[in-house]
Amino acid sequence: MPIHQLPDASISAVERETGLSKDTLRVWERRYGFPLPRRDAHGERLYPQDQVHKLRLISRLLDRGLRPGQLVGAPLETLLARASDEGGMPPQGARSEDGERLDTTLRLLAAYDEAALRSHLSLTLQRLGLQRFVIDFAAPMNLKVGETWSLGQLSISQEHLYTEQMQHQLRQGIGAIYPGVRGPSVMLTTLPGEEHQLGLLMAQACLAVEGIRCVSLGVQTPAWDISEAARQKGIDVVGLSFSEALRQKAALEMLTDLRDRLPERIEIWAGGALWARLRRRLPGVRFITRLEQLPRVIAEYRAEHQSPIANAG
Amino acid sequence: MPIHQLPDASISAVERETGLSKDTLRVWERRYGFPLPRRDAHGERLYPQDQVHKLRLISRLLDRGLRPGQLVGAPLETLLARASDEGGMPPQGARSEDGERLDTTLRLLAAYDEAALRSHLSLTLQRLGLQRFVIDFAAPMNLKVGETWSLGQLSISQEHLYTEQMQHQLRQGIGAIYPGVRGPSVMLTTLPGEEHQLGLLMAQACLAVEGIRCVSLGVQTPAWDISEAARQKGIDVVGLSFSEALRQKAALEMLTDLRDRLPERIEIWAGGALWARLRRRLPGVRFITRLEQLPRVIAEYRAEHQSPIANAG
DNA sequence: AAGTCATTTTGTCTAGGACAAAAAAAGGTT
DNA sequence: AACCTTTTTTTGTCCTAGACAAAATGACTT
Repeated sequence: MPIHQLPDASISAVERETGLSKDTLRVWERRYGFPLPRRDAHGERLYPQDQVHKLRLISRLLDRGLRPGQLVGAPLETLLARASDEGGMPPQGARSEDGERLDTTLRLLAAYDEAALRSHLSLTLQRLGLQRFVIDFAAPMNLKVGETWSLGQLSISQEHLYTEQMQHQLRQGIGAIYPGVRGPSVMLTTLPGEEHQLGLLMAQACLAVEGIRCVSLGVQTPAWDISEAARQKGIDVVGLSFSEALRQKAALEMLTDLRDRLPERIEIWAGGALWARLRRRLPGVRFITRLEQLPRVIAEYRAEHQSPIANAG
Repeated sequence: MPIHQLPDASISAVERETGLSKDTLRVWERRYGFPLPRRDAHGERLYPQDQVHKLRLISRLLDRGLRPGQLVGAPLETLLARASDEGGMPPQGARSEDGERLDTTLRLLAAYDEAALRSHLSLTLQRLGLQRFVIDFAAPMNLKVGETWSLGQLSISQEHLYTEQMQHQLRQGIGAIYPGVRGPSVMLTTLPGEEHQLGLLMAQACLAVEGIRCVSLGVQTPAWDISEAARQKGIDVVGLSFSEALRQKAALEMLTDLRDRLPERIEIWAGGALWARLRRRLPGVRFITRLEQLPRVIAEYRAEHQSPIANAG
């Protein structure tokens, strides 16, 4: 696997790529002696790619609850050991049908075999149906691709290829469903900083199979705009998707902020694996850590809000 | 319209809500005397909501190309005047059928009428066919939406809604075409910094109707990854889409860089309105300023490269 | 019109110091 | 051993004020 010959990155580039703020990067350098970037002609930091890579690794470990003190100073081997510690969930011994599908996808991806990949995804979708395609295939597949990528065994372009193809299939699947008229009326988007479209599409698919045709605003809509749009459109539920790209703390702040802006009658459903380890609860926000839970949540909502037919906007 | 009783915001909250960086907020305060937040017990900035509101307004005006020097110091009335200033471009006199379609779309968008919008786009696609849908409808529509947005007459969420719906239609249209096997084999993506997906999809659609099923990598693929992928996959042409979001100079630099990395036999097609005013030529790069030119370019390529059937990967 | 050069404007970077919020450790009670 | 309270350590964010390059503007020339 060839090594990228990317140029050294500025501090703002590193902030973008790792999610660690400029202040944090500078204070780590002062306290722990890492990262220790070289400087350009004007004394500004330039981070070599290997340091950026290590920072990305550290950032991932932080999300798992480890603390900087033991990570930032440590040599790379220690980090990798920790990474595989909890991370490497051993592959199931029994080669289930599901597992094989994942492996096939990964193999086609590694070979850049776009035509076969498209066909494989399309056939899988037809065989499983949209709901099972999303829950049993797309969700674990995303995890696997992310994992493989972070191990450096998949290039950026391969990851892009995957996202693109999966997106295509999901949209095909969603588009094929005849619009339902059942409530609640849901508006779907992500908050600023969250760029991942796949999570959004997967949620949209799961809603679609429940007869809910939701309004999707795509990614990165500011809280103010979400609240304005939700009011004007007479929305019942604002659905937000979170990947692990966002830090939990930042995400919680934005959520609280949005909650304050929206009238009480509008619910917020916050989805994504990011919330799996969350203890604190937020009044008026429902956390959905797995897509499987969505049907139950919808059923509960419908039970609480008697009217069987929702306003169609 | 109820007024939010939100508490005064910290500097990081303001950064999130306005998109203006902490550094910018501090330096404006130093230079222009605005914003001038109160301080809490520890000397940290607390921005009252009216200042945040004004900042949001300023931020929007900046996106239209106005400059901070005249905005940040100015009183609220001046800002509001500027906001409505350019606002009213007189509507075209002649009402063509095409023009009406654009207006209808805009009207549905303004009303957040998602269901009607979806239906309108779908019907237009069926009526025009994919190629004319892209060239005669989607392209001018994009321009119009961008224009209307920059006049402040469309919110971010409405613009997102448009992008999302249009994307959906285009993908439906592309997916409905049976895969062709004619050359050249094209890989499609954008360079880092270019986030716009619609241009990419429009190009993909135009290629699809010529019997070319291309490999799309989605947006923001680094030059190194593009070149690696193109080689491994045995691609004939790398297609790149550029909106006006990127600076021409930066774009040219990245293009030159990519040209150097790719073997000569692989062509680069650079598409987008960004190149309309370009004088300089780049050897080995073909600039396509309008999608209408694409069929001709393809025909030329096929004529030059005799073999009528391309390698299908 | 279009290119070149000087000038102003504007955003981002730098340096350490400071401090609160969060987490961990220590101590005390049932 | 389990649980609450207090102290200590860790850690991220905020502060000031100076510096400077990239971008935009204006002046001048071809």
